[in-house]
Amino acid sequence: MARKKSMDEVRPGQGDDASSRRTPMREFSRSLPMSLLRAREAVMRQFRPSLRSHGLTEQQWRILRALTAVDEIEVTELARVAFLLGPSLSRILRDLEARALIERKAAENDGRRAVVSISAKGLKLIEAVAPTSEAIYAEITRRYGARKLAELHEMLGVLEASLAGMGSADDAAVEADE
Amino acid sequence: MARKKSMDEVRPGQGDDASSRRTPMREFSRSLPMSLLRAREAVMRQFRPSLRSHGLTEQQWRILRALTAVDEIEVTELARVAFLLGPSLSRILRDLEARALIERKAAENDGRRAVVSISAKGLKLIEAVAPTSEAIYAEITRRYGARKLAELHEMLGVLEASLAGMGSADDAAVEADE
DNA sequence: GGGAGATGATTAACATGTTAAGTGAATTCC
DNA sequence: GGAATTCACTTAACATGTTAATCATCTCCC
Repeated sequence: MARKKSMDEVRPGQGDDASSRRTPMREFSRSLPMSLLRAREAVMRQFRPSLRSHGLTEQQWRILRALTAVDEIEVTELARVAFLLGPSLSRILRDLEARALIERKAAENDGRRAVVSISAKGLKLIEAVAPTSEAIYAEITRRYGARKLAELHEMLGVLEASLAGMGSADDAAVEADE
Repeated sequence: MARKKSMDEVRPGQGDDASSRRTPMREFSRSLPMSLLRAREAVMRQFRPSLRSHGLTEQQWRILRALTAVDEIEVTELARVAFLLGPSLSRILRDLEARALIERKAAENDGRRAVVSISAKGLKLIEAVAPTSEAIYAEITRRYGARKLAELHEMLGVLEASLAGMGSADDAAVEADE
């Protein structure tokens, strides 16, 4: 049996004898970023071995997946869709192009923009990985429940939208400091 | 520099003229790892500036936070609690120790194990960051709703638990051994 | 008690995340 | 119409994620 044992070996409340009145903070496991990270890792752990066996990282897969949905796409737009930062995307595109999985050309009317598309070889790779990937996703859906999964998607989307306008918490911090 | 809302520049279904019968895959935005990643990034985007202004990365903060909950803790256990892989933790502990934010000693009865604890300087740093951090968290809670937030936590926990035993060939081998 | 294997932690090597700076092409503005 | 600015990447630099290898203990078993 693997990882999922008990969290209670941490013994919270043990360190309170050292300092008397510390700023109270949430219990660690209740931290939202942590919950999201753990959940995501639990999901990705299922996919990584399959991707790796095909010589792909998670991000490379994301890019190829995004490219199958369009004929061609500009780099900035691809970064937005695949949710990667520019620098990461630059490096990965260089690698994918060297492996002939994608093709790149300059935009016709704008010398700054680059247009990317998936190659035949890239499509073949996608089709080789897709069945396993879909099977894993189906098993996840079966275990968690399709309805619950849809609900989770919805709640995550709302969360993202809720925080959209919450601009630089920098300013709030500065205000609080002064 | 607000995020634009238009997702429809992607024009899904445009690439279907190139290859006739491709393996159908989920729409990208419905991918669970992607949803989790986007939500987590939306949250972390709020905290990063404050942490950075105090010279801390997200992971360094996680470690210090975890250390405040215990008197001392072994490295492996800390990795589990802070949800970091061993190699990452090793590097970060080296850095935090050099900055005198933590202390490290060998376990009494086992020369392999190392025991870590937060230093007075580390505690001071935590207390300097905590107010801002809590304020941000409170604002997130206010925007999203406390009840919904608790429900999201619950759903994420269930998801993680649902996938716990879902062996990736790796765990299958382990089970076969036992 | 000594060697084989297991275990805890680190190091190595490569890929990505993150921020800042650089480069070359388009736009703006006088 | 040319300098200043903006824009679309790209590089650079550093920190972490991820897997494999290494190293030093420790345990077990003979």
